[in-house]
Amino acid sequence: MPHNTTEINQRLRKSGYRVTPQRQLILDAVCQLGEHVTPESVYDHVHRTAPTLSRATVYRVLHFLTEQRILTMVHMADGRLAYELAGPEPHHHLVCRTCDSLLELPHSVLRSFRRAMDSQYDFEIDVSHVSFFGHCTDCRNSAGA
Amino acid sequence: MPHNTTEINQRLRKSGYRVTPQRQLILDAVCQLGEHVTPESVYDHVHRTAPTLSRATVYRVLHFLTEQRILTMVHMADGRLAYELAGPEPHHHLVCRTCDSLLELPHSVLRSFRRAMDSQYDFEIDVSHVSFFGHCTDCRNSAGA
DNA sequence: AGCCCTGCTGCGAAAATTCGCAACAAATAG
DNA sequence: CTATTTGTTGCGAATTTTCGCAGCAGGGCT
Repeated sequence: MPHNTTEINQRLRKSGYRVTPQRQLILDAVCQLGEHVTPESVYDHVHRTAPTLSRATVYRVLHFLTEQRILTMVHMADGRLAYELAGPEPHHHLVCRTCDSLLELPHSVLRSFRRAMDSQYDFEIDVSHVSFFGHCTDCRNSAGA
Repeated sequence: MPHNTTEINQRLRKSGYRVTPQRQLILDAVCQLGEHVTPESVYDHVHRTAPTLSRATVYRVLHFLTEQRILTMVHMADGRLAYELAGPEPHHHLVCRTCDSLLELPHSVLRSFRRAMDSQYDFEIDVSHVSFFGHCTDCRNSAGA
């Protein structure tokens, strides 16, 4: 599951950036921690092996890796941000405002919608990740009761 | 432009909540400040006439009014949250990740997409507001250069 | 009127996030 | 090989956002 990060490293270097131990550690942490990892969880994870690595660096590197399209931002229901590895085939989320659950959505469901936005508004929707907020089956049912 | 808030007040009272001076002031501030108002701008605005009103209350009231579907959360490109009045006819945003500009989208463009999500995933996407992130015409063009 | 009950707020502390700056380290030029 | 440049980090402070708790206040009840 932990993708080979050497490919990513090369990509970064080719763009003129450096692959520092800190960035390596943080990227590894995100790979290991999985689906939607918070800055705090990354910090906790990384801090064990690198106690001097600061929180500020965690935030900066997460932001940086997102700009480089290696990670994607995930909006949680409470407005906080999480991150995850940007796979080659992007996927999207349905976020339940009531129970905070995440439902994964294949990229295909967005394809036609993206095309429409592109032609009608000349706006290219970010392929990497989109979050929709709403209410899942369970919460709709229990709300009705 | 500042919608008559008495209707909103009645709605709140009917649900068993109170319309306090603080809530009134904050709601008025959002109405006046317009499109995508930040907690800080609300605080600044309100603080002039009510110096004792605390920041915590601003955050709590904005959150509260969002739960009551009187306001909607707007995700900005940097991940921060803003708020705006939830009109009867919702609209959505295309947020440019490069220049932070907001483009408004009529609700109609989402209708069929919502229906599809509903039938395929039994997930009801929040009608009030959706943000899409991506890149606008101008930034696409200048990036190509 | 007086008494509960509960909702709301203010306060101050905590937690989360960002910022500025000085020091460091890697890449590059001379 | 040294000097310069530029990217990156750590630190601590500032800013933003949340939290817990004690106290106030409005609405319902008698």
